[in-house]
Parts: sequence; C-alpha cells; structure tokens
Amino acid sequence: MDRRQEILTTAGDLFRENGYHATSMRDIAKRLDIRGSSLYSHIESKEQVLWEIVNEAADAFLAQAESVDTSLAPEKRLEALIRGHLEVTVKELPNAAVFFHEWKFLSGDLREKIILRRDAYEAHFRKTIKAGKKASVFKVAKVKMASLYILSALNWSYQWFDPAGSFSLDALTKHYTELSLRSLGVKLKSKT
Amino acid sequence: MDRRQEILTTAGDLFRENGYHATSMRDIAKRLDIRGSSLYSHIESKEQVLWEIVNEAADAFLAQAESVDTSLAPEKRLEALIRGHLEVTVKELPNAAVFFHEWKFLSGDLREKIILRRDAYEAHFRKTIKAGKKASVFKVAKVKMASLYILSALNWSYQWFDPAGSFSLDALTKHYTELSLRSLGVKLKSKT
DNA sequence: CCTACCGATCGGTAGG
DNA sequence: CCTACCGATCGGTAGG
Repeated sequence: MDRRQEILTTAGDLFRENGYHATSMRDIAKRLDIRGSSLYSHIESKEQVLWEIVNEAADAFLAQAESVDTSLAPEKRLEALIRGHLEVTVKELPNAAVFFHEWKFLSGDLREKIILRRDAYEAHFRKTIKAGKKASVFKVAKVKMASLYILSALNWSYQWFDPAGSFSLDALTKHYTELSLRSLGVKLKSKT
Repeated sequence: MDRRQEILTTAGDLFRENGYHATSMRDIAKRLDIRGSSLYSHIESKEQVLWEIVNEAADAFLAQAESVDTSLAPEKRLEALIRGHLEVTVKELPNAAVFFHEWKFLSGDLREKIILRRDAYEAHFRKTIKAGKKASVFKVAKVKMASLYILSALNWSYQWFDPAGSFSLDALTKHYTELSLRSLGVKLKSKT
C-alpha cells in the first residue's frame, strides 16, 4: 500500500470515528507518524480526501448492484442486492459509513456528483421492486415507499453492525433478506 | 419563546444542516443577530447546547413510547410505536436529526446517559416484538434482528422525509406500518 | 519527509 | 447585550 492509500485509509477510519469536521489533517498525520504538512505532497486538500473516500465507496456499491443479473426473478434479484449491499457495507465499513454520513460536506460539483450516484444506486432497488410488483410477486402499494423502507433498514446497519459482534454477516444477510421479502408480501416458510 | 429557547432552536437547525462541529457559536449568534460572546449569558457551553437538544429529543421519543398501552395486542402496540416514532421525528425534525446523528460528539457522562436512553427506547420495540412472537402473532426468527431492522427503517426517515414533499406524515405512517407488520409475518389485506 | 510559518477562525472570558 | 481579547488550533504554503 502506498502512502497515498495509507492516508486515505487512515482518513476513512478517522472520519468514521469522529466525523469529517472533527478530524484535523494533523490527526491523520499523527496516526501515520508524520507531520501534517507532509500529507500535502500526497494529497491535494482535505476535501479531495473526503471525495475519494466517498467516491470509492460509491464505486463499490454501484459495481455490486450492476453485477446483479436483471433477468433473475425479482425475489432473487432483490436478495442479491441486499446481500451485496450488506457485504460492501461490512467489507468497507469505514468508507461506507463516511459515504452515508459525511458526503454532505462535499461542496458544489462533488456534492452533486455523489447525489447522482446515490440516486443511480437506489434506482436498482426501485426497478427490482417495480418488476416484482408487475409480476405480482411483490404486493406493494407504493414502490417508492417500499424501496425507501428497505434501503433505510440496510443503510442504518453500518451504525451498529460489528464484525466481531454476535451476528455474522451471513446471519445478518439471511435475516434481513427474509424480513425484506416478507415486507413485500412474499410468503416464506414460517420460522415461528 | 425566551432567548435561551431561541438559541437552542437555532442551534438545532444549524446542527442539523451542517453538523455540530461544522457549526460555530458565531454561526448561531449571527442567525440571531447578536455577537457570539453574547450567547454565553444564556448558555454554558457549546456541548451543553448539544446535550439539551439531544436530550429533549430523547424525552419526546421516550414519552411517546411510554404512553403506549402495553395491554394492547402486539400488532396494535407496534403500530402505535411506529406512528409515534414517525410523528416525533417529523414534528421535531431538527432535534430528532441531531439526536440520531450528533449524539456521539457528547463526551463522558452525557454520552453514556444518552446511550442508556436510546437503549431504553429500543427496548420498547424489542419487548413488543417479543410479546407478539410469544403470542404467535409475529413470525420472527430473531427478535433482536427484527427490531433492529424495523428501527433502522424508521431511524433513517429523518434523512429524507420532507414535510413539504410528496408524502404526508399520514401516508408515511400507513405504509411503514404495513411494511413493518408484514416483515414480521402478519397477514394484511393485499394491496397489489 | 521536515521546520517554520501564514491568516483565519475556534470556544470562551473579562469587564462593562 | 457589547467590545476587546485570550490561547489554541485550523487547512495549507514556502522552501529545503
């Protein structure tokens, strides 16, 4: 890992722990045992660092969603999206958390770009639910409402999920998939 | 509204828009057309302001949850909790957003106090779901997982809900209640 | 990668 | 409620 990557990784950890504005460039430097000013031979500005972290996370979420075969049955498609979302969240925890929480501190252009990518990502969920509704597999009054609901549940997971905690990623995925499909009216074998 | 309340309200708005650390005391003062130093005859410190905002929101959420009659049927209890949660979120949007997002910038004692109150709040959901599971009204594999799922979906709503937007609070409540009950395996009249 | 330093701004206090 | 001010820290640059 080169210095630039180390800086981005360290910044991601700190932005997640303390937030973008509460983290100073000197905090990042201290973790790497160098002086704050030395960062600037590798990076351009604090905002550029935030941008790269957020954009990298967006890449990961989008790549995953785009890899889902749209010819699959809607339940399978949604299941794949949920699994992928949770996998990316857990694998990139700091970056994902920063993506969800700190993107709004980007200004102008960068902010708009990231909003577009978020919308593109959410569209994968909306389209899948819409397809399931059309195929009468999902029973849902408002597609937008349902996809907001499910995405909300998924989005919040970075807040509490602890890879070392009592749930594995597999267990989380299995239960969240079941809860989501059920919320859309899909009948599953009951597990009391 | 006295000056102290005005300061808290203004601070809540700004903390929501820009975050606690990105908001300076002078920003708050500017909105009230006074100098930053003048704030200090009404408040003790910036952290105390954050604490009061967060704690006020916690009061509102807890009061609502505690007012739900525990002798109701589990579906009705959960419905009341969901309605109450969304009502408080929408009515106190800035404070609720700060409660969800900025509480972690509290230090020591205050931080621990708020964590306890959050846990107490979540317990209302867990207990209701557990009661429903025992009564075989809810079909749920892991109570903790299911309550995290539903609370996550609810918690995220402050991120996107716009009182002036295309959904009313009533519509939001109705749909989220339906989605939540269904996710727990409750059968509802289907709405395609 | 460092030292040295810039102007700006931070939360907060003194004193009126 | 104000002016005046404190020490600390901010993101970032110059120059080596």
